[in-house]
Amino acid sequence: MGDPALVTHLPSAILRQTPGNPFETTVEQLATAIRLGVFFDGDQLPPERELAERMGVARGTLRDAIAALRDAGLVTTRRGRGGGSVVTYTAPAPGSGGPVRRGATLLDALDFRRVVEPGAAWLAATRDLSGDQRAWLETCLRETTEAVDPGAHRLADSRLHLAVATVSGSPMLIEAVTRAQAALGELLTAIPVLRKNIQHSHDQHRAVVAAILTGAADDARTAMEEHCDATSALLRGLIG
Amino acid sequence: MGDPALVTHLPSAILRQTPGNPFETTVEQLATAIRLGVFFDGDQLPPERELAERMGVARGTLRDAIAALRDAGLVTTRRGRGGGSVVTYTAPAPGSGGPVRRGATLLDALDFRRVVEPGAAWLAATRDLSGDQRAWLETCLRETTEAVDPGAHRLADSRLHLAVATVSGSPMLIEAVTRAQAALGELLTAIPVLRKNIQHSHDQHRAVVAAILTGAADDARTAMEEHCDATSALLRGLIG
DNA sequence: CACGAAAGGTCCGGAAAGGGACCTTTGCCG
DNA sequence: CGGCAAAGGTCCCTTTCCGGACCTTTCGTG
Repeated sequence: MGDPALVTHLPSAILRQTPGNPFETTVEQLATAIRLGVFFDGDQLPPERELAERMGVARGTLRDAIAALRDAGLVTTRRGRGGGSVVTYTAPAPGSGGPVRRGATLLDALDFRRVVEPGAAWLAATRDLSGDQRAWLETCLRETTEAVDPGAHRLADSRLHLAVATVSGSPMLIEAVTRAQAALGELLTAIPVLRKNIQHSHDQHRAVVAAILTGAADDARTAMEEHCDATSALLRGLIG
Repeated sequence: MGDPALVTHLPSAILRQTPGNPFETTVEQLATAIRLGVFFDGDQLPPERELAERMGVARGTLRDAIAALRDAGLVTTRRGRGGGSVVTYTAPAPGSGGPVRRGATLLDALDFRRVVEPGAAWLAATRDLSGDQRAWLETCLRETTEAVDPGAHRLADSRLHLAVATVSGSPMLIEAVTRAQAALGELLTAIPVLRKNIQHSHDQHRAVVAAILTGAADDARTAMEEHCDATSALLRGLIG
């Protein structure tokens, strides 16, 4: 890509930037989780102590991060027993927000997604899924069809994709899919939602889930590839 | 997987641990780069100031990391003009070291690798590669066939895989492949090297590179999948 | 031979993060 | 109504990290 002159040696390609400081990383991660629908609106975050431990960060740092989310209006916090931070976020209507920046990064994310999401679908289909997992996939699928307003639809869509990755059972793949979605997050909120697109998207989702549930790994992958290609074409149009 | 009871909801699956402190991350990254053959034996690391900037870390932290590598015998450092840290590492003979731990993590890495490496090969084949890149791939391929001692062979193998990922042009994929290789690193040094296995591996490498160079994306992916499956079968035997 | 440049080596002060103890609020339940 | 437990809120101390300035070694070159 447009990177520093099409590298032909490894070191410059491999040595990656150590991720930003814990505070920013934590804010980013929580905000992403919320914007991706991992936490529903009205849902409650885990207690600070527990969340801090799970994220491998000191409670003070986590608290600062939550404070930032509060300032951004993503959560509200109540104290006392049964208290905590509840998510107050409804996805914005698509089309708002200016044109999109950081072209190279986004193209990268599209390529990456087109590899890992079909891979996750394939792997999920090879697994022997539990009843809970099968039901979960179907629930997520149904919710994408039931969501009416565009913002809610996008959240349900994200959740479905993450659910597929989750039932693949590979933590590394889960993380990869999460990162791809997070990198595209901006763009996805900007995607124009046309009746026809959504219908098409639904059909592809159904095909993916059906293939996973019947263990048709190659079909699952192919279906997900088509799905990624379809949205990719839409999104590339927005970049320019 | 043996994970905490087959998750059927997102939060516990998504919220990932913030990676360790900068120091440990830096040590790990450099050590991995060396063990994966990103830096050759006798090769010189970039100057501290430059390396620190590229890795997004303060020079003090980088220096501590290099000191750790020095203690581990991976590099030696000379001062003065033209000085710096040179890599002093020859890959250990396979079969040394005890049996392998952390089964779940390794199985995860195998699954992940089987997704991202073929994906990288596929993407690389869709690119319009420069002459340099084509030559680079062929060089890496040739070096895997020329390496005689097993350790050197493994380094050349890693380099070839990373080179494929690099010419895919997707930074996120490069990182993913690097992580997969790093997670498997331990195992790969333990792989028993049989004449027949190596020959088979060479054939597959050749097929992958040939497909990439001719732009046969699906062939490249299939060939890489077969390659991953073959090594995966070998490695699973070591885990038990 | 002297100078200068390119490296590593050292030091310091401020900011961030970690870790833990303790306080305060709130709701539930006996 | 009183106590208990589960949450968030505050504080303090230590360690690590950052960032920059400066020193020392070494080599090339005029």
